Amino acid sequence: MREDLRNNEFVSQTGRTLLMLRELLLKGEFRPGERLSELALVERLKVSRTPIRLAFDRLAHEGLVEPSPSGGFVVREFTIADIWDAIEMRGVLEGTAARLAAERLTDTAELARIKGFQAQMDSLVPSVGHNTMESFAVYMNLNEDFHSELVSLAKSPMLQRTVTHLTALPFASPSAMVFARSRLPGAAGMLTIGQEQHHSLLEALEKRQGTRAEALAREHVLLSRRNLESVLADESILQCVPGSSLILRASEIN
Amino acid sequence: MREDLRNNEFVSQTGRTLLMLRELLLKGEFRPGERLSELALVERLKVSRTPIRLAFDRLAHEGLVEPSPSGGFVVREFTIADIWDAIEMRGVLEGTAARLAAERLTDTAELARIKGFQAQMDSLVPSVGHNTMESFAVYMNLNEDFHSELVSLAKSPMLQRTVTHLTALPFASPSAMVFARSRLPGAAGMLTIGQEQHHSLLEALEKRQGTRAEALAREHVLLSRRNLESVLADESILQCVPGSSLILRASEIN
DNA sequence: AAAGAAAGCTATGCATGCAGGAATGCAGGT
DNA sequence: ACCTGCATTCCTGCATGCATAGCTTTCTTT
Repeated sequence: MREDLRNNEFVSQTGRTLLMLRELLLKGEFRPGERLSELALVERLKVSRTPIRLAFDRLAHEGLVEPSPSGGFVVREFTIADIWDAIEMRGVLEGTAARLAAERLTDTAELARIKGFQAQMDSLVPSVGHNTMESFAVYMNLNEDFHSELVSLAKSPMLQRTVTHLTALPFASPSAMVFARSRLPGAAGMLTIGQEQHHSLLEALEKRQGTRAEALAREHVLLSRRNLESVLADESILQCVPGSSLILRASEIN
Repeated sequence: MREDLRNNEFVSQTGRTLLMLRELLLKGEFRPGERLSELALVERLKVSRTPIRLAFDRLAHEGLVEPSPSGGFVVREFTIADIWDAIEMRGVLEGTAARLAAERLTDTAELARIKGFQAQMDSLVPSVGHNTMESFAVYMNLNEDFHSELVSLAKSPMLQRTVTHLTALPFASPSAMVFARSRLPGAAGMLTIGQEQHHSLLEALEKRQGTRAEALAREHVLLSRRNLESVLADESILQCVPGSSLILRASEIN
């Protein structure tokens, strides 16, 4: 559950507008650098300018759009380097989360939830190759839950805030690359490796091995890096990562 | 220079409102948990409700206020634990910044700026005990510049974003505790230690010793922790840290 | 023909009107 | 005397009007 949904933001005009705009941006309805016209969105989204303005402001904080010097907002443009950067940051933050979670664990019963997510993923991995779509979506959600719970276990509100802020960028999310990679051969193997790392991480947490947990979490994000490398090698697959239309591909640099 | 001033936000109504509201909040004009009335601020700040609403939204992202379930915004309340947490996070992030800065340094000439800040601080430290106020303010600004430049040297936009986001909380800033501590005995010694650590850090950067640089930066924030401990021991001094009125003191916990 | 200037237009930023809802206060009942 | 229910009042969220600033287009001048 995203932080944005903390209140009943899905009923308010502003909340719905925010969700709709995010979806449009990630679907690639707008070109990077394009100026977002409020009036055009008024008739498209059937809401007044005020909630649109509010939603723009929040999207700017999320980093999907940025204020234009001449007023208004333009669609943000990302580079491959930005994605690498975001993944590296996620490694640092999740590593810290893992270390803190291990250090601050008072009762191993606190690991029940995260172990539950892991168990469900374990039972899902064998079949994930067959009925691709449905079970894969379930797997990705569980993966998100697993990583989210890891951060919660760190018991650090600031870290929580920071991670939420970082993963607001679509391709910085833990399973952003997993999906795209699933279209490539060897995906099943990657999943197996990921599960193995999850298990090691859980063991480290249970034994309160903070340093090992941090190292394992850092190593775990390298899977995302390898996935990114694979995805970059086949540009047709890049279209599968959310918000891909906002990414300035290397071939387009001048 | 704060990220918030990226545009001409200090001329626009919203920008001025944001600055004024932040100042009021940090000065302790509102009680934690208090509901912020838009109408009351309209006559107080002489601006319409629209920019006030916008400013509220940004303050909510900064973390100084939070949306109320029943609508509107309330002043956020912080605990001592939150400050410890923020300082610990800053340690992790600045440590990462130091490591990346060392690893990604291509030319030692890039260190000119940060060395300049350090040189100015060095020349200031001896006199900082005498003409307390003026030179101390200058010192704090230089300290902020030093830490900001360190983050820039990491060449990681995401890290930059993350640190900016974290240090939006007033007491999470590098020199938040330095000022309060300056009222206590032994302040000069702390400054000397800090400068020594800065020098070691610069040496590590110059020699591209990433791991050492990370360790030094992490050790450096422990100065903030020690300052916080000292400040907490003398509650009358706590009033000197910015935003202190938003901090739920331990004695007030039921 | 090209460049610059002026005029018109469009979109943003801000102010304010309006309606729905929450909080408060008062009154009545137990 | 306290609790509860109702009414009133205030406030928020949203829509929209208005003025200013920027952009475009066209006309004029060199």
